[in-house]
Amino acid sequence: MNKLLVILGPTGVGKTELSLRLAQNYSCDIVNADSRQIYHAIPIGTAAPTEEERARVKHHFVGIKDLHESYNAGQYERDCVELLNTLSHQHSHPQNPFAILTGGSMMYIDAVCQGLDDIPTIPIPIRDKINSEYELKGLTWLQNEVRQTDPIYWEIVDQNNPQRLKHALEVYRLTHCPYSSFRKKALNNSSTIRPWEIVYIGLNRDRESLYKRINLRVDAMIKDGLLEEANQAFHAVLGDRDWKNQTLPNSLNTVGYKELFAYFTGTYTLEEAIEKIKQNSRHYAKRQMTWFNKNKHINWINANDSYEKQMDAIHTYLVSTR
RNA sequence: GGUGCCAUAGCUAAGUUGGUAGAGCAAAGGACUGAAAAUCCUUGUGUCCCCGGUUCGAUUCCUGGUGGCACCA
Repeated sequence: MNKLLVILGPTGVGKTELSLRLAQNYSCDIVNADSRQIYHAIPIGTAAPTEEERARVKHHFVGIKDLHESYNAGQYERDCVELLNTLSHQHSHPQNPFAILTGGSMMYIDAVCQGLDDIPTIPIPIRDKINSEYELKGLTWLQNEVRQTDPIYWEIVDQNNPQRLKHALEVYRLTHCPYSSFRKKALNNSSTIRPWEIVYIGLNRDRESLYKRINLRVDAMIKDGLLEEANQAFHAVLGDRDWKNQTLPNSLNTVGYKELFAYFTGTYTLEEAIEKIKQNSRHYAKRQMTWFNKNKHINWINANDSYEKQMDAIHTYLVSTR
């Protein structure tokens, strides 16, 4: 079976350069598994691969979506699995991985590697309607709606989490079937078997040096023109409207942008915004690690080691898994 | 130099009419199947600045000290 090499790890740990070297070494493409690098026009703040890096190795799913567009884990699963099947069929060196899937979006990686249940994509009008009803009537209303339309899901859902409740209600309003009736794999804890062998490599380093890298990277982003990039992105999406009372689209509800948005509208000083970007990036890295720690198939390697040592370790894992 | 005010968790700060302390933020841990860089949950022992005094008992009152702030010279 052809091998898919998955390189995952917290934000800022050093996945990009390692993946590039691996891809060159194994002559394969890189498939992005980062939910924000999918969007174009925000490369600085998402640390997307640069022109030079993309010249070194062919990348997929980088900068393919407009900021206005919505995209989600389910669509990503379909698009990415289709691509990976194509790459796998074209591949002619069975001892090498046929592609490197790399990124930090935990759910995107799991969607591809383990599969999601088949749940319909929610049309925008339904989502907007429920959002405005929620704004008006509040959490208690939302909780009652879900309790009544889907008592099974209500028992297990995080009942204080409006996003979870809203999604259950969206599915119900669209299909007139309870959300729980779609969640077969989730309920049975089963996963989709892909026609490839998946080798998980987790890249990590001690927290102190990770956090230091994250902080320094934010400063570098600012120097590289993050403010200008963010400003242009907000203009592209919000135009000349009064920004203060606008909600951000998913593409810009992103660390590095939402904080600068608060600066542009006067909520933060620039200094505060930059501090918040660093802090939220650290929080994100921690959430990534709690998610990844649940996956017992991940082979962890140390990002403090030299690239040669990291690549040797990965090669050993690739050869030993059968 | 004088006078006044302040000194409590990493930071900001409430409080104890004397019975050894509650918050917000930060931080840490966790959950999470279509917004996932999103969203949500849990966790608060700290020489209550130091020395001494009063008291059964002081972080709380008193003397002195140290540091900070303000005003006056």
